This record gives sequence, C-alpha cells and structure tokens, in this order.
Amino acid sequence: MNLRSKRKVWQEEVRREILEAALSVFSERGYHRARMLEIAERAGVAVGTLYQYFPSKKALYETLLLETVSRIHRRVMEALSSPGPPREILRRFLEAKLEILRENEPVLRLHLRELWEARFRGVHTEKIRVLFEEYLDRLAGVLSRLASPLSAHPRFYAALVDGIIATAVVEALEGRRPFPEPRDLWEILTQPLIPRENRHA
Amino acid sequence: MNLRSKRKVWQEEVRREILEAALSVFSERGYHRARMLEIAERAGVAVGTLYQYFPSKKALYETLLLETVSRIHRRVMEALSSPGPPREILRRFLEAKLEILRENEPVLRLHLRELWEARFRGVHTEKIRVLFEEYLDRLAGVLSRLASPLSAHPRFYAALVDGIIATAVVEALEGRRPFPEPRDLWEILTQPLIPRENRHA
Amino acid sequence: MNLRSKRKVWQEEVRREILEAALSVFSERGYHRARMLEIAERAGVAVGTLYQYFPSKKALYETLLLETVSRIHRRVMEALSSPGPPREILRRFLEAKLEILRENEPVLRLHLRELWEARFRGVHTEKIRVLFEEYLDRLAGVLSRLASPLSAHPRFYAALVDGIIATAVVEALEGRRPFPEPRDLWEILTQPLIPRENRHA
Amino acid sequence: MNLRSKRKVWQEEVRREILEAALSVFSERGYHRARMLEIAERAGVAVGTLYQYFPSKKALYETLLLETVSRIHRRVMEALSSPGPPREILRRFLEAKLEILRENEPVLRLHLRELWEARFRGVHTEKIRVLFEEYLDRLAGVLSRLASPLSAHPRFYAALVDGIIATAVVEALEGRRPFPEPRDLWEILTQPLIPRENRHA
DNA sequence: AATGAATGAGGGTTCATTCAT
DNA sequence: GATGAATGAACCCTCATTCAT
Repeated sequence: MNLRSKRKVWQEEVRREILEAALSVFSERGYHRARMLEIAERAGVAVGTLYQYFPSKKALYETLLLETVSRIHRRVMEALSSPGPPREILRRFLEAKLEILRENEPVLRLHLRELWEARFRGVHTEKIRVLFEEYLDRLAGVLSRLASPLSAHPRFYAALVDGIIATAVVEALEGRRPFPEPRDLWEILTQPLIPRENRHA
Repeated sequence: MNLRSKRKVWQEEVRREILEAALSVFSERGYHRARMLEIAERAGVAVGTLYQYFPSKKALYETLLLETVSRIHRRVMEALSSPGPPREILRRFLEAKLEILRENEPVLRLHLRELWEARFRGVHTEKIRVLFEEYLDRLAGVLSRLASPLSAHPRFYAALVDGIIATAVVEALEGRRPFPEPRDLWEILTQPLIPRENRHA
Repeated sequence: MNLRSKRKVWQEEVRREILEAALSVFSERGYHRARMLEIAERAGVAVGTLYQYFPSKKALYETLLLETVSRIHRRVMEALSSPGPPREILRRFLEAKLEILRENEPVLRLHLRELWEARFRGVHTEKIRVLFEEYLDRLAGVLSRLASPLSAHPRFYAALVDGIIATAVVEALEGRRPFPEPRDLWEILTQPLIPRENRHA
Repeated sequence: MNLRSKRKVWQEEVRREILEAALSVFSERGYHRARMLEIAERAGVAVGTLYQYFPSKKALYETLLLETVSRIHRRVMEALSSPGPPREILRRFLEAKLEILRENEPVLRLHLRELWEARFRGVHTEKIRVLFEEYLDRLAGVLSRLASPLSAHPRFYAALVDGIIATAVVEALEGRRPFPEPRDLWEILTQPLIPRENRHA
C-alpha cells in the first residue's frame, strides 16, 4: 500500500474517531453545551484537527446526526420495503428498529433527542426531517395495506406507532424497564392500550 | 389598600410579566439560544430587574417550567383524582389534558420540549421529574383499576398513553393535522393501533 | 441634569475614549496587528464594553476612519469652497490641510496609511473613497479655474497636488525634515520640480 | 550535467515558482490576509515545501520584497548612474522607472503598497528602506547638479519627484487614466503644478 | 527533499451577571 | 426597586508552523 492510500485510510480512521467523540459529547451534553475542545480531547486530537475534517461545529453536528440517522434509516427502510404481507413487514420493522436502537446508547440518545427537536423545526435538521417524513410515509404505506380502520389516517397512525416505540425505548433508557422486546411491543400495538368495556360485565 | 400592599401587587405584576416574556422567548428559542436581554425587552423591564426577581437565568427557567408544568399538573391530577369508574376518569383526564395543552401554544411547546428533555435527566428538571412521576403513577393507578391485561405493567402503560397523547399533539403543532379531539384519542386508545388478524381470513 | 442625560454624556465620553484608544492602536499597528484587548486596555474599559459601542472590530475601525477622515475632509472642503480667486483658495486650502494634519500624529499616520490603502480598493474604505473623490473633484474644480495648462486634466493634477502634499508630510513624519510650511509647499507647487533649461545657457 | 547540478537547477526553479506565487498572493491580499496554503497551492507545492525554502512567512515576504525591489532598484540605479548631463539622466531614469513598473502589475502593486508602508517603519522593511534611501540619495545627487533652486534641498526634491511618479502610476492602476508616458511626466516635472500668475494680468 | 495532516496559541465575539447611580 | 452600562470568562475558529512518513 502506498503512502497516499495509507494516508487515506488513516484519515478515515481519524474522521471516525472524531465522529465517535462528537457523538459521545453531543449525546451527553446536547449541542450548545458541547465544547469543541472536549470533543477534540476525547478523539485524541487537537482542536485544529477537528477543523481539518469539518468546517464548523454546526457542520460536525449535522454530519454526525445525518450519518447516525441515515444508518438507522437505511435499516428501517429496508425492513419496511421487504416483501410479504403487511403484518410480516411490521414485525420485521419492529425487530430492525429495536435492534439498531439497542445497539448503542449514545446513538439512541442522540436519535431520540434530536428527532424530537427536529419536530420543532430546529436549525440543524432539514435533511433529517426529510428522512423522517420518508420513513413515516413508508410506514403509513404498510399500515394502509392492513384491514381498516387504519386506512383512514395511515400517516397519523404511523406517527403514533413511532411514538409508541420511542416512548417504550425511552422508558428503558431511564433504567425503569428492560429494553423492549419486539414481541412485547407487538402485543402492545395489536391490543388496545385501554381495554374495551367487557360488554356483558 | 396601603402602600406596602400596593407594592406587593405591583411586584406580582412585574413577576408575571417577566415569566410571560420568558415563556415566549424560551419556547421560541430553547434554553440556550434565549437571551436575558430579549426577555427583559419583551417584559418591558431592564435586564437588572430580571435579577431582582430571579437569581439567575437557570432559576428563571426552572421557575417558569415549574409554574407552567404545575399548572398543567394540577388540572390533570384533579381529573385523575375525580371519583367514578376508571373509564370515566380517563375520559375526563383526556379532556383536561387536551384542553390545557390547546390553550396556548408557547406553554405547549415548552411543555413538550422540556418534558422530553427531562427524561434525559437534564439539569433543570429534578422537580419536574418528580411531578411527572407522580402523574404517571396516578395514571397507572387508574389504569390498573381497569380490566386486565393492563394490570401487568400499569406504570409502563401509563407512559405509553402519555406518549400517544404527546405524539398526537405534536403532529398538530406541526400543522399537519387539526388539534386532536378527546373522542378521537379515546378511539385510538381503546382500539389496537394495528388491527388484529381477521380470525377466519 | 437627570440620570438619563448624565448617562448619555458619560457614554459619549466612553465612546470618545474608545475611539482615541483605537486610533492609537490602529495607527501604531495597522488593522490586522491591532488587538481588541489592547484597545480596551488603553481605553480603560473591558473588551465587552467595546462591543457595546461598536458591533465588531471592523465597524470600530470603519467608524474611526470615517470620523477621522470626515473631520479632515470638512476642514479641507470648507477651505476649497471659500470665495475668492483660485490662487487664494489654494493658499487657504494648503494652510488648512497642513494645519489639520499637523495637529496630531496618529490621525496623520492613519490618514496617510489608509488613504493610500483606500486606493487599492481595501475592504473598509468605500465611504472614504467617496469622500476622497469628492475632495479631488473640488480641488480639480479650483485648479481648472486657473490659467492653462492645468485645464487639460484638472482631476489628474488635483491628484498630483495631493500626492505632493502627502509626500512632503510623510518626509516630516519620518523626522527627516521639519513639518512643511504652507509657504514652502506653495513655492514647490508654483515652480517646476525640475527647473527648465536655461535657454541661452 | 551531473545529478548535483540538476538538483540545484530544479531547486532554483521551485524557489522561483514559490516567489511568483507569493508575489501574486501578497499583492492581491496584502501581508496579513495572505495564507501560506494559498501560496503553496498556486506554486504547485505542499505547504511544507515552502518551509524548505523559506524559514517563515515573514522571511518569504521579506525575500520576495527584497528581490522585487532590488530588481527595480538595479534598473533605476543604472539609469541614474549613466553618464551625461543631468537632464538626460533624469529622462532615462523616468523611462526606466515607468517601464519596469508597467511591466507587471503585481510587482507594481506590491511595490507601491509596501514602499509606502516602509515609510512607516514597518517591520519587514529595514533593508528596503536602505535601498530606498540609496535611490533617493542618488536621485538627489542628479537633481543637485541641475541649476538652482533645487540645490537647496535635493534630498527632499528627490522624494517629491518620486512621490509624483508614484501618484501618477497609482492613478493609472485604478483605471482612471492610461499608464503615464515618460514624456508626460517630464512635462509635469518641468512645469509648475500650479501655473504662476500671469504677470501683467 | 517533498508531503500534508496535526498542532495549538491567539484573537474576535457573546452574553449572563454585577453594581454604581 | 429599577436601571442599563460594564464586565470578563468562555468558546469558536484561523492559520503559521512542525514533523512523521
């Protein structure tokens, strides 16, 4: 391997290191409380190096967010695009989403925190909103292929399904409950949250 | 009314003014992007005056949050504590929660934004967490008095119910849907999000 | 005098102090080598205070330049606009220009340094260029009322006259010569720099 | 040609390339706004290479300035040292100076910009000042061999003559006038800028 | 000798907080 | 008590210089 190639490989490694450090700092502190110096220290580089790889704090943040979200997005979209009856697809989607969220906590924290912020039209989140919309639309598509009554507002139901998943995961994040299993969430999603009146009770 | 009383009334008015201004600024910009100067301007006072009423930005924020959340909390807890069968209580709870959230948007934005943040153990939110837990516990209590199968994890189900409400409201905030009606949410909560298989299909 | 008036007076004083400090620092070091901290120290205020009065280093610089140049400009334009035969006007102009340049050295240094830079289309100098052009045009107007042969290119001659004055003053700045007297410059301007051939020599 | 010689030739070429790039960048941006990276890019080398040839930005700048100025200096001194009557020498001097300044604009811009700065005892310019003084002294020598009244302060008149040339050239640089011809400047230098009174007017 | 990624001191700017009036 | 100008710590970013390859 020649010098140029080595350098490229090395650079890719440093970039990775920086993004990881940024992930840990941003997910712990949030955007405004995160300091570039701390990211640099955790990445084991000097501040200046950060700026060799990313033109600004904002750009670093956006890149990180986009890469992280995209990774999750790809997995989830894949599951949602798989062939089969809608119920099967939904099961696979649940599995994929929970698996990738469980994989590591910083990503999860950032993901949840920022997707929520994204809904308030934050400044950093244009592209992320697009991905999020795309995901909800796809999910809505699958839901609409189910039997009624979801067909009425599939996009809305998609948002609610996502909300349920997010809530369940957050509960786990706080240590109050174990990380949700796909089968448990499936149960929750296929039963009323509030049971119907027992008619002849 | 004597001088001392008048003064007190006046002070209360200024305090109110400041909190309102703070609400509008914080809900628009979030904690870090909010500037004390802007709050002062919107309140029609000088910056120094803010510090006569609140010892710091953080304290102002916490007070605001706590007052806002408490107000919502009181209404919701009232509904949850009312007598009657659990289904009735839940209906009243839904109505109360939606009504107060609809009342004004800044409170809503702040509420959603910050309650979510609160789950990530933000620095400003110890007392709010306590209220939130209290609310979820109370809600769980009502849910547990329903027929099974909720009785298994009522606290968890309470969180999920709250998550559904929050999600629905956020969808409305973004202008994608009308503000949710209690009856619609009731429908959603009492039916499976994903309909069960048609048995003999 | 009430509080508000006192404050205004005080502010004007601080502003003056800052501009003076800025003048001394900028004239000693030039724009890029000048540090805001040093300006603040010389003005006897904190860095933050500079930003209460001027939004940025650049703005401070431009204001300083513009105020300084305007002051000189006003005096010189006044002399150039006075009534009388052109030769009288030119004498008065010479006196005014030399007097104001002699008044204090920092202004002079800044003036010369920056007017020269202005000719290279510096970034800070749009308004100054306008003043400079206005001045040269006025001077050209006076020159054109003289007997030929200046009438050919009065604007060019105006530039040359200004160049002569600037050169003479700079020589003095360097301590090589005393500050030029109006009468000496008048001599220089009304005689050839290189004497004509003695015809019958 | 052996290896060592070839290397030397190559190095000389690189050095030349760097100085040319530096000339273009410095003359466009001025010392402080010029970046080493841009010089390297224009020279077609890496930043590190600059430091193989010049120990610092300052040194590169000084070398560039000195080489550029020296080149002009040599030509002008040659003309000033040529034999003949002073008027002839001055004509040749004018021709030489204008020709070399016209040759390329970057040199000209740098020359004017920096020689002016040099007068303010800039940090980069000790050696250049020496050359400048030498040139003015030589010019003064020629002027002093003319008939009176220049003999009184020939060094001062030399500075004024140089100032006139500089002013005329700058006017051309700005595109307001064509580049001055030697004969035109000669006219200007041998006539009063402000014509004497018509005696019997 | 050439490379170019890494370095980190330095400087501009912000804004919560203070305090003299 | 109210004011708002002053403060200065904190933080982002630049870029000349270094040095391992």
